Amino acid sequence: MKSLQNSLNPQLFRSLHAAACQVQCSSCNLREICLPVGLTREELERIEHRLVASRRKVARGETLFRAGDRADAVFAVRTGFFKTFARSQQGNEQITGFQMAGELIGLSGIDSGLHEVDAVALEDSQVCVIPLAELEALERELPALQARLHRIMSHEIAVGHEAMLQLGSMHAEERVAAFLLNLMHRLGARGFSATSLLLRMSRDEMGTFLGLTAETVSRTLTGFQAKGLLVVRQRLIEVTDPAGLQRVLGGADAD
Amino acid sequence: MKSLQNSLNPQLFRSLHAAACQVQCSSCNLREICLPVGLTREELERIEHRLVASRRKVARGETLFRAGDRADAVFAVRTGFFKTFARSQQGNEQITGFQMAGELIGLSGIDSGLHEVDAVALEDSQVCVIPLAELEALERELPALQARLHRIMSHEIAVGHEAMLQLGSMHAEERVAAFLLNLMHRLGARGFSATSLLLRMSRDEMGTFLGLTAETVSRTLTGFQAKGLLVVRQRLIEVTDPAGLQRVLGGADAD
DNA sequence: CGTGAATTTGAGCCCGCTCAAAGTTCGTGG
DNA sequence: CCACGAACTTTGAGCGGGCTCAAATTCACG
Repeated sequence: MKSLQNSLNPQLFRSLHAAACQVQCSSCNLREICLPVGLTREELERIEHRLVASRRKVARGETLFRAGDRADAVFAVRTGFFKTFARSQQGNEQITGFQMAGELIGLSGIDSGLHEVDAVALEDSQVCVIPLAELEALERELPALQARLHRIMSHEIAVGHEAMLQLGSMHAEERVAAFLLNLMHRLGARGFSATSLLLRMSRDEMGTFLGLTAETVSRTLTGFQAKGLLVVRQRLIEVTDPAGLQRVLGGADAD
Repeated sequence: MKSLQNSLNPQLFRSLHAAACQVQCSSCNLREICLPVGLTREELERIEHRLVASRRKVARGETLFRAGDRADAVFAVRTGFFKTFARSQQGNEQITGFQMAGELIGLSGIDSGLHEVDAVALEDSQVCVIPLAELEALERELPALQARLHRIMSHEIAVGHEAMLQLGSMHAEERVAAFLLNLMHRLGARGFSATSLLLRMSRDEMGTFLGLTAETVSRTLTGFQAKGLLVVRQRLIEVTDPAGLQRVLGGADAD
């Protein structure tokens, strides 16, 4: 599948794939989380097949787009898990976010028309392709969609501020705790267990996001385990004391 | 003026003030930088007095809005300089950005309807008040305005990513250099000298933005001066070797 | 000109990084 | 099915950049 996708003319592949995939927001189980939140069923059906041009599969480790690519569409994660990252001049990577089902990827590229980050799948994934031209046209027809997109972009800005708060003013333990709590919250909102985290990213990727090294992340997790806050088994983390994790953020340095 | 503004009924104050101020984007000298970029003169005149409800003066040190305040408007800086900052649970402040003429403040509050940050003027300033309800209505009438707002919000997201890159993967010297270069770029785009920076923020505020202490910022600036990259005289910084500053980012550790 | 805040400078320390090695998991091919 | 190897994770030891604490100095403002 991967080789097929890469070898085919992208245009051709997209139409083939779209036909096979039954692109319909109204019957998608993510419609309570994803872009169409707030739209009535009538509104949704009215724009059916127009909001989402097609779907695309992205295998684990594969790149959805690269910094510098033309940004004429954004992507909604349908299944799977992504990371986006920027690169500094000397080649340092900074992961700017992890995206899970229902979240949009590529919004930062709208300004310049070119993507500002790389987006890579951390597990086999599927995304909905949302062409920007079509999206803007539909926004004008549906104020609810317009409001929704504004909120999504505003939220993305606020998420960035939160990341700055973590990176700029928190210690390693606080950063890791905030990160885990954030994941728990987002997974919980999607109906998954909020205490059993199957991490999709490596320690190194966690570290690259949090401004720490993989070793520090590992040590911090081990430390949390020693405190009885959670149990680590590789990439599976069972949070046994969510309130305790929250207390790490509160500034408590107790046991 | 400050006491007048605070004591009066806000509604009354706003209308009095609006009348006095000649609120007109079409004759504003920031129209090439600010929200209306890309609008034709006809479009601009058509929405005159609707995009900007009023203006508001904010004295140095005064708060434009606080985190938790209702966010029913965003603000365009007309004159002056602002900082926005978030607070962590234990009260740490993290400055999330500095805003100068033509830049919008308050976009992160659109999602929740409540402002996520505090906005404080660092010098006597004036802002244009842009009610969100009116803005969204106008967007539907003017695709150019819609596109412009999308680009502004997208840009804000990208700026956040850049800040994450600085905070997460740069050393003190690189952060300060990147910060100065960013200021130079923005001032240059506004027709100011791009090499003579009159900093509006304290060393502590710079540090709070960059995830450093005021002492480290001071030492770093002194170090740059010793290398001949710039001359520091309090808050006035004359950049004598912009390329050298750029080289600090490039990873060169030479003189 | 006096007062208080901001900045600079110094000295010492600590958290997280670097380097290194052992242990674990997982994919791959024999 | 098992053996091997590569990648990831954990753990340890030592170092260093930036923080903390403190004092001197300069500047802004009344």
